[in-house]
Amino acid sequence: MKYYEIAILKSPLAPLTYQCEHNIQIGAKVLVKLARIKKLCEAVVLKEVEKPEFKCVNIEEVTTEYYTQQMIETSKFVSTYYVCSIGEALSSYIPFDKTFEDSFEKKDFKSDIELSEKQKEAFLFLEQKKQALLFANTGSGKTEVYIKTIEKHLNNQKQAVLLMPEISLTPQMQKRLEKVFNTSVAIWHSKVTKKKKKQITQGLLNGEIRVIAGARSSLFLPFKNLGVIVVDEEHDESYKSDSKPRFQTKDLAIYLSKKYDIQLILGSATPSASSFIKIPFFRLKQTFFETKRLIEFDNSDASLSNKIIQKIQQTVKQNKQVIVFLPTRANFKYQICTSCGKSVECPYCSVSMSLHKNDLALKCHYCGYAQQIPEFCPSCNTGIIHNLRVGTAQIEEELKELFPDKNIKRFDRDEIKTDAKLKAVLNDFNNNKIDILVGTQMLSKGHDYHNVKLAVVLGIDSVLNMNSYKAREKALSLLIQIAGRSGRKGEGEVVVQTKNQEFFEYFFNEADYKEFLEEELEFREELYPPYVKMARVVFAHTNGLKVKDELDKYVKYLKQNSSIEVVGFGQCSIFKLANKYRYEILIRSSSVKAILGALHSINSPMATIDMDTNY
DNA sequence: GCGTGGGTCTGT
DNA sequence: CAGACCCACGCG
Repeated sequence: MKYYEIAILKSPLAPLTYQCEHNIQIGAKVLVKLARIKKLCEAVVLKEVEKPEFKCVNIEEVTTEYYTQQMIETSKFVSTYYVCSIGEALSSYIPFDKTFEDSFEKKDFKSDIELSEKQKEAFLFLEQKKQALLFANTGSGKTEVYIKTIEKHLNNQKQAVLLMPEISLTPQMQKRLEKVFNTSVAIWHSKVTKKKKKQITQGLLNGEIRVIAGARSSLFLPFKNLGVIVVDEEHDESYKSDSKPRFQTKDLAIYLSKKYDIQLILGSATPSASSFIKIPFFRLKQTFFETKRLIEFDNSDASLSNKIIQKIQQTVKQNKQVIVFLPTRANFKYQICTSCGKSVECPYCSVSMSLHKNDLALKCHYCGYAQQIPEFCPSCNTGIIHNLRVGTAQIEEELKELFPDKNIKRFDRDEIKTDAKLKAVLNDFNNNKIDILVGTQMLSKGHDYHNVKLAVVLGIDSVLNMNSYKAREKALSLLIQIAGRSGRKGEGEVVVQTKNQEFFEYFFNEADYKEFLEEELEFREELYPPYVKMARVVFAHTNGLKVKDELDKYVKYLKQNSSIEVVGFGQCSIFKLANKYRYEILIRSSSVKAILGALHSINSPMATIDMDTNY
């Protein structure tokens, strides 16, 4: 009889020992019974062990799928660094499958892209450094550099992965890549259908597919021979996973690159402070088209001030396009009572609900709870609930009244629910069938708009005022990203509604983003990442008293640990979420070992641990 | 994570 | 005293 330690997929359990009469390959995916669980569990064989003292259960079945040593090692790293079980870490992977593997046929790739002198310089720099940051202004042609690098690796019979922060970016990138790599490229993200996923996995295994472009989950595909990882728009926060395992894609890519000799390129016009300091960068500033960008400021309170309306008026009159940006939905109060000024809060989450006029409902954007719009305000019973501050729907409505003969469209998660819808709206916009596009972050993310002459930025102060050490970085990079959407060809104008003109103006017009990063890094020295490690522990429970007790207990406990520092603790900014009360503790340390030691010693069913937190 | 079994609270 | 609810426990 053989004995094996196995990790149960998706389970927080530590590895368990099972037995089997015959030999099993390390890494094989097997099926096992687990007490009290009706169906068989998927698990991965980690190592063979001696016969233990306790009685073991048989492994029920050995599948044809398997995880490589590299996958297992990486999962062990993820489980230690991001504090989860090995089974949870391994669950990110799509395993190899013996039944579909094939030896790769040699393929040659020849694009007709010619790099400029500066791009060639960048290409060589990146090649030489192994891990490097391409700090490239919008329109400076970083995609060509990516493509050339990928092409080189493919011609060495290697595979390549190009990561992008959002699904919304994939269609246009897909087009560009398909032009060069034809059927050898595939798009991968969580919304790809099951069937398609199977096809792509098989294509990777039999060598038909050599390039994957997609979301962060692409890093966990069964690559036999990965030559390069490109992380596009590396500053984007969606590279941090927000469910277990809570890994940071960039850091994982750096780990893989160093450990397995894979080239890594991080690319952005507004790189994150941490990548900027960690990794050698190449500054690519040139633009292909002369772009003049005029920036103006507006310190009004009104959602659409006269100045802004005038600007829009001028632009649409010339049949040029406008984008209007609003920060994430959650940052704004949406509905308020005309009489008492109170808003209606979600009964399960302590956030105001938003008014969805189309379906006559109030909805919670956090838990999805919806109710009918009450006839009178539930607080004072006299007033009527009205939209006060800006949401994309309200701005859209206001604009429709102001410009009745113009075509105005919304561009946010409520409106763009499918890939097809996204493609359709972008297509319409680029074919001039839409005059004004109103949207959230989605607008800022790298789409090519050809005819936009004016970008209106509302509510950026709510980003700057967030209580996060990254607030300045977030606000400024967001503004630059949005501004970059205006005037891709020819002149562009930007109007920013802010009461912090000095800050934005200095770095936007006078200084380079590089100068901002240098200043910002100086401010963070000894206090914040990347100089120290920070982690956030959230305690959540339906019973508010119990969770408060748990918080107090852990604050006391962590404060005893002299190798870490408790930065702060208290209610989460969304105190009640999905019917659970939430408290948080922020800790920091200059020692990774110390902070991980503290995190691993937390043993509470109410706690979730977020290493290298964005908050 | 998940189901269990045991403890406690509630209401007639 | 049944039924609802909560929680700690342990899984090989």
